[in-house]
Amino acid sequence: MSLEQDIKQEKFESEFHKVAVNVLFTSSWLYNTNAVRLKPHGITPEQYNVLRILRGSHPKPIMLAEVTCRMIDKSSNATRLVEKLRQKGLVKRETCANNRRQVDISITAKGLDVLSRIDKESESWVATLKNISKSEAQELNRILDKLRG
Amino acid sequence: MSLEQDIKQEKFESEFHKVAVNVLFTSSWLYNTNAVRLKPHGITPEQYNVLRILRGSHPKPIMLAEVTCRMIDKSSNATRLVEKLRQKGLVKRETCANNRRQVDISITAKGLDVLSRIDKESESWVATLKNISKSEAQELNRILDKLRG
DNA sequence: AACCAAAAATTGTATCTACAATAATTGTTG
DNA sequence: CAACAATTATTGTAGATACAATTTTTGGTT
Repeated sequence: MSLEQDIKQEKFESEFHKVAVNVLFTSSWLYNTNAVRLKPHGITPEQYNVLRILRGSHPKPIMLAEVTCRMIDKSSNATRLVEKLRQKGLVKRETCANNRRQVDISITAKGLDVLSRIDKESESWVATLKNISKSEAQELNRILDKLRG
Repeated sequence: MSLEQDIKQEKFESEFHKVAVNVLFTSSWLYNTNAVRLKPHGITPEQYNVLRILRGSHPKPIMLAEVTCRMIDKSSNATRLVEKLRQKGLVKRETCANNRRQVDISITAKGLDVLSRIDKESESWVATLKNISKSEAQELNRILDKLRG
């Protein structure tokens, strides 16, 4: 559906104003569908993001600051996110031996298990994005990268 | 900068997975720049969104439910957002005479004034989106609309 | 009229966020 | 080596969000 219908706005000041609203609106939609599919697994999109980052470097742990800088939303508080995941047994935290300021985070077997169960459902979630063709997806990625400059 | 660099991820499972992350990441970036420029005016992006909606229909008031369905982020609590704006004197709330379940919201002169001051700065904010051409902006809008199906 | 269902908004509450302040450890430099 | 600066993480706290439960009012049905 067109953005104009979705938020009932007839016209935008310019194509660029519309880009801003369109990116924000599409993101909100995407975030919500993601939150809904993750909910039965007991994690939020932000927590999922952290788990994905940790799986990416597994079995090598990552320090907290590095987790933050790889996150989609940098403004999330990694300390508290990681603590939530630790309470659920999905990650492990250890103060780094070499540099005791740092905290090394790694994903646990249980964490990997949760992710692999989510993986099985991921294709059907990604399928909801296949209203566009692969080449349109490439073009979208190219333009978004360029947009951020 | 490329998304891969921004979040330090070398590769994505597919172009569609990348679309999901790219839209979320770009939106987070956009939201934050918007929050920063609005802050000196004492309002948040969500509050700004509500004010824009009310200016769009001014001088005709809109009921609360209608505000919600025009918002970019539908999950915001319109009652509380409007109450914040009312406390600042930027909007007016009146229970509708015909149907006392409804609450009619309208923007005040002060609210219009705040928006007009923001308008003056808006071009320079929108200018940060002009790394892409107008035709790329159109293409981006087209693909995002199609993506949501 | 009495009752029930629907519409519209508000409220309760646990959780989360923003962001500044603090703490702990390490590195540097006079 | 003492003092200070920088790095890394945690905490405090006011405000915001998610979402379910509740309230108020209206419309419809018997």
